[in-house]
Amino acid sequence: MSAWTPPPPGRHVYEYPRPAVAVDCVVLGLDTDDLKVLLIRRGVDPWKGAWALPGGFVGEREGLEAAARRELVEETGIGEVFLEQLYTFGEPDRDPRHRVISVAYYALAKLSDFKLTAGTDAAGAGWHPLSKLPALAFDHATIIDAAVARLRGKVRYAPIGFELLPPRFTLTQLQRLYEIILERELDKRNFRKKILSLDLVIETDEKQTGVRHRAARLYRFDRKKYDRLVKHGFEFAI
Amino acid sequence: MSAWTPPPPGRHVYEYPRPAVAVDCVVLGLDTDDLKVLLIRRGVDPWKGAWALPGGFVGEREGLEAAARRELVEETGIGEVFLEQLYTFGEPDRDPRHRVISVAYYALAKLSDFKLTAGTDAAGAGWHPLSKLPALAFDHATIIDAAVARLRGKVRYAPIGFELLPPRFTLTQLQRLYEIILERELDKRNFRKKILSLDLVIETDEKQTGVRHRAARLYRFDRKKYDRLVKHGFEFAI
DNA sequence: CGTGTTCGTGTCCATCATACACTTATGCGA
DNA sequence: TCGCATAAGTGTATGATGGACACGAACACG
Repeated sequence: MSAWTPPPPGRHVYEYPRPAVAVDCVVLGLDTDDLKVLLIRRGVDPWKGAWALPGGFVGEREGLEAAARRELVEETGIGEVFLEQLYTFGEPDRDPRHRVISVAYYALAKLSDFKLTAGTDAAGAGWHPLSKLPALAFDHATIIDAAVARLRGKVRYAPIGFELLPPRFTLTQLQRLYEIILERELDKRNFRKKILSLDLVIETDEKQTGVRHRAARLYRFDRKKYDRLVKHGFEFAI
Repeated sequence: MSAWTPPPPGRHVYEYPRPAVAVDCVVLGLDTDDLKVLLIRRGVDPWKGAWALPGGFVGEREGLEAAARRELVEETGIGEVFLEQLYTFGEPDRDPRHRVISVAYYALAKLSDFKLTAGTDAAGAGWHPLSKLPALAFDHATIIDAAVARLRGKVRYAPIGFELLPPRFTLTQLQRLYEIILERELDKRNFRKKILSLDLVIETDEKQTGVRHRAARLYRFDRKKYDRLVKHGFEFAI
């Protein structure tokens, strides 16, 4: 720890053993009526061929969140998403070969922006409904559970749900989103009353097109107002 | 972990560079009318002589929480406390000499159980009020801020506050605790109504002694009931 | 122009949150 | 022992919020 000298080229030598440090990303996306998670097929051992979370090792001089974003782009093409640290998993035996500590992140992505068809895309990335996940590598099932639990908890007092919707959305879409995340039905009139009273969505003068019923009005999220309120310690609950 | 001996220098060679992984603990305790945090004086460089959070490097085959508990006992004598993972700090430059990723934990301890007098105890551990912290090593001030924010958020929907009180407490002590954590005054009657309606505290038939005013009834936290409710997905709010 | 489908809207009631003040119990000292 | 100082313990009234509930309006399509 104290007297550090540069290692010989291509080798890194330490006085004490060090675990490897990785990041893993749970990317959640909203489909018509369920939440999906983005998985990739592992191309290398261990767990070669199994489905796993996108992720990888942290670079020598790279921040943790930076590493998570880099891996997301490299493995799935997804950039510019809401990303937040979730939990760090470090049980000694979570990787069968050597000690790996994984800092997990969770991300919320608009499915529409990233239409991967399962199995066809880059190295086999695909969206999988949470209700029927395939067998997963390592402890990745646990990590997904933790991410969903966090989302469910957080969505009730912070408007992060908007990250899962397109920039313009109908109130019915927003309600559906909450119903899917919270796993219960909500009353339409009460929901609209509540959401509009929070004053965080702005009515646009656009409407849905191409639907064979009365077109719904489109709204957008007022992020500036939200940021201002948060800065002043304001609290919500949905 | 117990019979661990340092390997000969230079034994640990890796193909890729690896950051060191540490744990740091923010131990919060309740004093008469403020929250305090437990700090130790660093005996080694970097930041030798500065105040810092108790913590240290994770053992080769040691879980993260296990490492946090071990360091707490070693550096402060505190065992058997509420301990929960907080956040992982990994900016490349948070340690001036080499890359260290730190998994932060926060703990809640009853001050009465651990009466350290500042500066006298093992290697100089001491309780410091949050309102006037000394200069701290590394990014430890940031870590403390995160822990306090987490406590403030969590105390509103989970009864973790009880961890800061002795096994038998008066409702006024409990109210004071909430006032200190939430930084606002609460109405006595409303607070009691609320707490008693949650049905998580049990009236004992003991009373305060040695006070020069009407003795208050002592209560205890019903942990069994709480655990049962949590298991069934019950929710609180205080 | 009729039919199918979703949009958009208001009221009533129960529950909960908040504001607010006096009597009771105890220890201590005069 | 009596009074004083101090904190304990208790109820009600009012406003705010949450939840149940049903129907006419708009639009596409055949």
